[in-house]
Amino acid sequence: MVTIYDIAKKANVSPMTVSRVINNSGNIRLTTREKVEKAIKELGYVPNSAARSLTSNQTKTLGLILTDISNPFFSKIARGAEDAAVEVGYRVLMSNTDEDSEKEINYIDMMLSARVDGVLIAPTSDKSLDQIKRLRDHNIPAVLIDRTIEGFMGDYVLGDSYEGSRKLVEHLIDYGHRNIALINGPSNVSTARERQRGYLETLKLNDLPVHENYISEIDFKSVQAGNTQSIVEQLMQLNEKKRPTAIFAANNFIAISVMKALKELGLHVPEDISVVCFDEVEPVVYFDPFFTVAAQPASELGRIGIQFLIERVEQKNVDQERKIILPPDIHIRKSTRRMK
Amino acid sequence: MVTIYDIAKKANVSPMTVSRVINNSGNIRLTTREKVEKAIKELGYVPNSAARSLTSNQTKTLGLILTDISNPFFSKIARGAEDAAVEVGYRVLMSNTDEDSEKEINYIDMMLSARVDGVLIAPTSDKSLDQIKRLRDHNIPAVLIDRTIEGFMGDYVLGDSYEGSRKLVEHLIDYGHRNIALINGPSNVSTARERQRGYLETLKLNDLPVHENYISEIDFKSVQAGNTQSIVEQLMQLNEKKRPTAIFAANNFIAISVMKALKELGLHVPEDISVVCFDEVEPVVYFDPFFTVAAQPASELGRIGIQFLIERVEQKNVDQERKIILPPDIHIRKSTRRMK
DNA sequence: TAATTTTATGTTACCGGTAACCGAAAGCGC
DNA sequence: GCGCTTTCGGTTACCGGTAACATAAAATTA
Repeated sequence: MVTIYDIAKKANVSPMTVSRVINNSGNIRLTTREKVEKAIKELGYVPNSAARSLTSNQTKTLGLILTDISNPFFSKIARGAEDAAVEVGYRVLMSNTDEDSEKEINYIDMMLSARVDGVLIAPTSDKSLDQIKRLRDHNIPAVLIDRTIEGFMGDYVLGDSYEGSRKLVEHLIDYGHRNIALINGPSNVSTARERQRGYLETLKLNDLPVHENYISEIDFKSVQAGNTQSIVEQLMQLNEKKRPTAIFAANNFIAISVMKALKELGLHVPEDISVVCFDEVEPVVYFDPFFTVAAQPASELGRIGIQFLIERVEQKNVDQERKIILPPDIHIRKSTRRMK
Repeated sequence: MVTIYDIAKKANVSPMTVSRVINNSGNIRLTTREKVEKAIKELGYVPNSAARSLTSNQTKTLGLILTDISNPFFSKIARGAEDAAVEVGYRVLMSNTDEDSEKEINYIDMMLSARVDGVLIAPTSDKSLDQIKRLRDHNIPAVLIDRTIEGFMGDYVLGDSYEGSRKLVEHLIDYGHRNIALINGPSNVSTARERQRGYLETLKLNDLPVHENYISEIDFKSVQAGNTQSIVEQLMQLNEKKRPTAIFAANNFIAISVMKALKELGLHVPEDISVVCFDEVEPVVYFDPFFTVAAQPASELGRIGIQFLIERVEQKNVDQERKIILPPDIHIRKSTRRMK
């Protein structure tokens, strides 16, 4: 591998001069610079980041810890994040926790040994706080994305789960629905809690009773989750007065498994029952917008998250904690219908 | 930041002993090992990969160069790749070229300076060969994924575009279609060429004429591509005898923009026209399988690609070039119908 | 018990850069 | 022509590990 020493020898200067040319630091005579640049080109030299980071104490690398990039919501976050990072000269290491705190721990280890300059993370649960503290102990700033965790002090970038939830339920009520079930994600994830809060408060504000068995909890991610089937069946078996006329699915994946379950029961959406959810259902939305959703600006979340992170890394605006909460866009489409 | 020197001091041994404990190399007395491990735990030491890679000449990091992880096909590849890499102790740096060779060059530079041990790449076009050569010059193995490029010598992992294409067209012909249009990706991408070859040969084998204006080329990625509209309009303006009764879209994104274009023309699928495409249209397929597609095992492609790459990195099986071509699954669904 | 081998640990140098310091050459004022 | 300031470039040491070699202590053998 070509090093600055090879360049130095070829250009007949000291390695330090080569370093100076590369980093545009210090005073270098034009003729010397040209000699060195010629040698660099001829030998195809590329600086060794590892060596550089050893003295500079920064790697120009950021860690991205998400639950699953094959989930369109997260892949958009990842894309926005990567774009923002590259624009200002950072690399991105990616990882997928699958909502599993064991995996999360391992990835944090990986990020630590890679000496990333910062981490953008969608924590698996409140227990993640310990892991983030571990980063802190090593002076690695972390910015939370999509989810908060109790006790975390620092920046975060979120979609407004509460507000989106309120508007979705408001819309259903507006359409004449009174029996609205919520199929939520796990309550140890903040977005699930917020969506439930929005759901409950909106019902209350509209003087609608809350039925205990209207609320259930499943995994946020498994599209083919078997338990959705039984949850939906139970809801549909309630007597006519109590049977929900609308289901609020806490995210797009849950919505899809709900659709599947309803289909198996021979029910049609929206004729027999309305369905709303969080997050866009891509890419069908482009030619056949079907779901009434609260669409979150995922790519924007990723972009802002990285911007915040880099500001922390580079010690700008260290004075305050910033909490950006981006409102979702409510798109009323064909999965909801007005009650007669 | 805690180093082995801090550990050494605390445990009252030499740094080398600490290194040996960490790497399980050499002979260490049990009591010494325990002393050192205690110190490591107490100080929360994590090895510095950069320093390590400086002597070992490997970073345990792989580069993943794809066109766009927010495209479900590539995000699945990325997921499969990341999983396979982590399983054997490698990290993954990700990047998105957007089919842009400029960006590709920059990312190759990034990978070079990061001294990744290997690169898994979906090249933007045949011109990418120069970039891959640049990696070679630095002794960094590259494995191609999804696409081949002319003149490349090495491993690659592909979906069988030719075979998938043949089967899709075969299916359309079987359903009685005679006028089949192809809306292809750019011909400087191998998958587009292969899909066109499959299309042409299948027509020929069935003694169907090829109309020049049945074949058009657009971008592989922009869902909202304006030019799809005009292409579809032109096809639909052909006189009744020549007007295509089926469109073969070269990938899922093109299919979606075709659907949109057809919709704007007031045409229904499959009543007025049939549509087939490459790649699954996720995640709707789980509750409402609509498109007749040639589904590629994306995650599997990523996984195998990384396996091949790591074997190259670790110098196993260096003797031969391996070319894995995974067959797509043809799913006949509702976007195609039998001609009367 | 002395010689020899094995085990356990330390010392030194190096990986590829860069910060900090230093000195020669060139420019400048008088 | 002499002293002073800039400009330009070199030397040295260090970042945090590890390979290679060296050596002390313990175990084995003669």
